[in-house]
Amino acid sequence: MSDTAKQPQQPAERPVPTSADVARLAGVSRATVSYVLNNTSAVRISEPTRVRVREAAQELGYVPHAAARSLRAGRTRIVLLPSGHIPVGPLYSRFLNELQWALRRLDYTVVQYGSLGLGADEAARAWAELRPVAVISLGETALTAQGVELLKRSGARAVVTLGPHRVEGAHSLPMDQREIGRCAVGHLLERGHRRIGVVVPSEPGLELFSTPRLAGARKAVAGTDAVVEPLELAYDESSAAALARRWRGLGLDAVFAYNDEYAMLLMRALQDAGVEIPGETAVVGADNLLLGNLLRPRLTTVNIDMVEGRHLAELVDAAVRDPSEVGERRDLMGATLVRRESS
Amino acid sequence: MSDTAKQPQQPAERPVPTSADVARLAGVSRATVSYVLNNTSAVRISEPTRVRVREAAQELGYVPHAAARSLRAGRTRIVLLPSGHIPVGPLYSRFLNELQWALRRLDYTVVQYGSLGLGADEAARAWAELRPVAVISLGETALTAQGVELLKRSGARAVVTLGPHRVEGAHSLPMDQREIGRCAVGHLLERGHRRIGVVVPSEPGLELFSTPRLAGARKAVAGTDAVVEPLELAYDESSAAALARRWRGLGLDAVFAYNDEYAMLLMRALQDAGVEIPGETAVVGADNLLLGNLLRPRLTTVNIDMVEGRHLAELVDAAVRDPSEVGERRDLMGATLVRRESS
DNA sequence: TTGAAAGCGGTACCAA
DNA sequence: TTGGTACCGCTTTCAA
Repeated sequence: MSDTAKQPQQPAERPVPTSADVARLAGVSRATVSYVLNNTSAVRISEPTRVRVREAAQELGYVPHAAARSLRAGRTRIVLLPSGHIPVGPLYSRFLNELQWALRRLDYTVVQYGSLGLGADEAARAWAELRPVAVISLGETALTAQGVELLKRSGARAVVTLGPHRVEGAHSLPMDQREIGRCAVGHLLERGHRRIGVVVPSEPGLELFSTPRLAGARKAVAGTDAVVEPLELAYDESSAAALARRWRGLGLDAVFAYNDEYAMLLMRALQDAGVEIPGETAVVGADNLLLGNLLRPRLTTVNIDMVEGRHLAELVDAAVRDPSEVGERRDLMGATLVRRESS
Repeated sequence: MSDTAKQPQQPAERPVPTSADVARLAGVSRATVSYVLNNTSAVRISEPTRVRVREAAQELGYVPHAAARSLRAGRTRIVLLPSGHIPVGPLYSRFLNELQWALRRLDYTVVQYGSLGLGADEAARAWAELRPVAVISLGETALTAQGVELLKRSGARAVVTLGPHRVEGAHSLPMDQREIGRCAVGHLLERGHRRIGVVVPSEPGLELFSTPRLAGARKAVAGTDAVVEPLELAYDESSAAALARRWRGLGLDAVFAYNDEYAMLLMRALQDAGVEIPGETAVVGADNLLLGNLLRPRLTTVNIDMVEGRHLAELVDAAVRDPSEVGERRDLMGATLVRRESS
């Protein structure tokens, strides 16, 4: 632990063992090593040899070099998930974990690649260098038509985007955030509300979700006599207090607050400003967080049914096996209202 | 868009362009292509040639093959971040994003590798196949001494673990969750409380955090006449209600509730059971979530000061450049109490 | 200023 | 049943 001992920590910078080292130690050829360690069925290797090879590999701590392998094979089994940007909620991370788990079971190497601070085409290029066999863009990083083209030219057999944007050339799976806005506002309409605020977070990065949710809200009121009013709100108490202060002037009788967290924030501010909920203003959130249930009144919310990660994994696998065979799919997301006390 | 057109989507499965293709198109050798695209300073290439090469690369949509490059170079610039398991909070994801951003600025390729469902040594092996130059284990996946050894033998020049466990051979950075428990319970002691409950979530995976937080709480009361009582609690309302029901029988006058979410859950259940807060029982959370401020009484909490991702990135970079030069570092995490109304 | 060629670590064909 | 060897894409001497 101390400083004086100065042990030779890297004994002569021992080189990383290769299959040639294993072969040498086992007294066989590199080919044989490969056969044994990959259980190549087209070739029969005697049991004693197998044992010798495996022991040698064990002894050396041999681990095959993924880069060399995929270089030779001409393709990788990498599925790349661009990540970053958005602080994801529990729903999303459960979905992600499921997806990764399922992909690994299908023998893919799942690699999340953080692309924070890269432009769309820069990012696509960086991804392409890894020669992923598939890319699943969860909408966090924009993907352009050129980006998709580049990835495909680099060997990606499936480029899948989730979310509202359709990207030319990619296989876009609908994951329609609009449905959430439609569901929330539809409920408010049913309950007789006519002047409906829709919270749009001012935090950057959330437009990806907030814009379609607002659009869905607009769609819900289309053809009725109700109106939708966008309300910018930052995720802090002073912003909420400011909004609450001018609330009565807005003349709204209901609000869809983007999600449960913003809803909780706004509801508290409204209550502190003397606005009665749901009597004077009804409030609806989204995400069905447990915490929303702790407020009084309990928060009405939209529950989001995310598709199972396994489904998406199978879909990607199918696309990789035969890129032409992928048809249109149903929406990956469902939305159902959970009525509680705030509406 | 329709089905009848059946365009030749993959015109004869066009092969991925290589530097040889670029060389051919530009009418130069592969060596020249490499020189130009890497701006090799040791070699002077005429401007006209440079232009021809770049145009050719552009036209073909050439992207270098990372695997081939690192195979030749004998080392990668991959920093591997094992990920998965734990649903991370906003604090943690901000830290992660910062870390990734900083590492990329130092020209590393950051790869998050999901290892859900893999054992410690399986996972280490899978990581080693990628030949990462550094591994930063955030404590999510256990790392054994053998695992570290394997990674180092595979060329990893830095294996860093964050968290309470010291792993033989790895460079363990203290990120002492105990400090949080000590801070919370220390505050409660100061306020005169003597029988202090400490919530331990029953959700699997959280032991990594809950165990040291409990240990810190225990350390805080050591040598005083106060006692600490572990309380198992699941993150749902029925579990909280059950705990609240038997609350008075426990005879506790304060509780450190693991984090703000559990604290909010428990506090609401206690209030519903008629327990007055903070009069009868004081409540302290941790994480300093905005939402805790919305409750009445406002939740007292422990604010966690996470080290900046940039710091860790620089530390890793230093370790990669010279693995022997890395000394001990101060704790990566600080904890300060934010007193509000619930204590 | 440019090109020829070796070699990184595997895999798989063909021969023995 | 095993070994020899070509080759995947790229970088980097060494020669021209």
